[in-house]
Amino acid sequence: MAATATHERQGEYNRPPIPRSHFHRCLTFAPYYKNTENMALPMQAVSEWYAEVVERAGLAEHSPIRGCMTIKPYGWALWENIQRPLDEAFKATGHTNAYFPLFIPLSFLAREAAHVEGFAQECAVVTHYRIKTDPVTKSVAPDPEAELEEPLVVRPTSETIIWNTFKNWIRSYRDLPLLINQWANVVRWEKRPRLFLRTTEFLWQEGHTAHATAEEALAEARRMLDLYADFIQNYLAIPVVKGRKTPHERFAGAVETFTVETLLIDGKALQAGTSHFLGQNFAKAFEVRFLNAKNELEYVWATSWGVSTRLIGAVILSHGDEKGLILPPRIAPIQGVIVPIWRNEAEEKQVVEAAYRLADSLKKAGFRLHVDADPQHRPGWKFNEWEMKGVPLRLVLGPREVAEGTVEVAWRHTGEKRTLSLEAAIEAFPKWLETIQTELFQRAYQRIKASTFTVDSYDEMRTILEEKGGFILAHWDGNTETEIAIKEETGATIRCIPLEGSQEPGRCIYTGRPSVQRVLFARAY
RNA sequence: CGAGGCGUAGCGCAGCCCGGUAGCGCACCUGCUUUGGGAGCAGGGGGUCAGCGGUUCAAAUCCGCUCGCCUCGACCA
Repeated sequence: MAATATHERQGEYNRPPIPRSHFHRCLTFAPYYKNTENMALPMQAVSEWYAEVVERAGLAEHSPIRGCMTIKPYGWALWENIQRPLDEAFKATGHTNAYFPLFIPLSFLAREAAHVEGFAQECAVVTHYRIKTDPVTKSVAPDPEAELEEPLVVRPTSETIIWNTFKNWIRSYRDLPLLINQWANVVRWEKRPRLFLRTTEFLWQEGHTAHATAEEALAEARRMLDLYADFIQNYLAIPVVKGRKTPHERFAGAVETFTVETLLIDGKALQAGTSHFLGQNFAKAFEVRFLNAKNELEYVWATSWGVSTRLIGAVILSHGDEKGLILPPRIAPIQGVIVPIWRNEAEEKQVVEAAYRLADSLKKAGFRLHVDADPQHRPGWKFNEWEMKGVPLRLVLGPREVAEGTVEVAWRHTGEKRTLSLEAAIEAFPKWLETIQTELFQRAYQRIKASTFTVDSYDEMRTILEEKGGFILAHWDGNTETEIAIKEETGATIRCIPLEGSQEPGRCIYTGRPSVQRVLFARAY
């Protein structure tokens, strides 16, 4: 239907489809309604759309604590479906899981100069270990007599506590490589939080590895970058650009930061994952040395890498439309929802039974099905609800279908509806999911391709950024001052120096000085 | 941290200008009819009007302060 056509029209990546179906009362999707002129959407419109989708699809809600979200059951199920294949992939590549403390002594954080400087602005600090009720005012407050000797930082990331531990785990080259991952929550006191995309507390995995040589550590960082790119593209159906960060954008304490960047439907870029080659910075800060085969003491080489609940934000802002969420089948908590329709008790019994039979046969084949036989809501309500929640396929069974031995199938991402025999539907179901997965990726790929601009003049770059956003491939002279100047004037940052694609030299778009290759600019989250 | 906006029922809002019994829609409860794209009718429950202080016979409404939230910037996975 219209959604597909609009989505696939090139050059309109930043214009989510205008409404064709009208919503009632509480369901507004303000941005789409405001967009009746089909003008480029203001960022704010997408902002409101995003907040509404997250809430109405039941993914998460704001908690009483500023910047911290409550992840609701449906959102958590989505996160589990992201975690599971990632965890399996880490294990398949030789990593093992462990868990390190939430609290980091202030002195640990201070050991690596660049690291502490990078995180200083956003650390939550625990200073007391007891609270006390004032006998007079009855107000409860930290007990001034129970102040910690050394404040504890709530981990913004775990390099320091982990390297302090690795020191005890590593003696010789035979202990290497050490390949550890942990699933954890971290806290970064963000100025401007947004559900999933930037929350004060967020969930992630952080891999930390130790190696005998620089080459091996670098290869590990690259290997995990590739793993992230494969996962995000194959499971989340989100195309990414792999690249290196500039020194200015590099992780605090890293020698080299690799990144996977994507472009969202509002034309803004998002860093979807990072992988760092840490050199010997943390080994030196925490005195982690090993004896090599020649009985010489050497500092170990390190990597760290992570992806977070931000990926859920990326999914929402890569595939969603005016009806709400669209989830890629591989991570969808519900891959197919079965809606039975009836007019009387006899029919109810018949269609609900048929619905569960259909669900069971698909569940046996390993798929995630849900039967919505809730008598509280009518079919129309359910259709809208499950579309909002992004379920890839809807299977409708009414008296008609049961009598004919058929089922009506509706595709969430295209709006297409077809009625076919039950047997044919059961047989084709797996193939449909694969097709949807592929089409979502292709659709996103076309969108990003259509909004990636190769630009040779600064004016042109500014115009594109103002009018539509998107990725801009342009030459840069490699200087941080140039990078900062461009950011201040346009709001765009260098998202990465792409690892793949053309390497042809040129002249810096800003200074005219020589450039080795084009870099990727964008306004970003 | 800067700039805007908003705090009234679970949610969305009106009432405030011009002080005088706290309202509407959705949701919720009961009953009946309904069920193929967000059902209808009837009845019902639910409020320290964000908090504190001031003015007044009387404050959701006027004045002051505080707190919280959202959006937009600077900062960041």
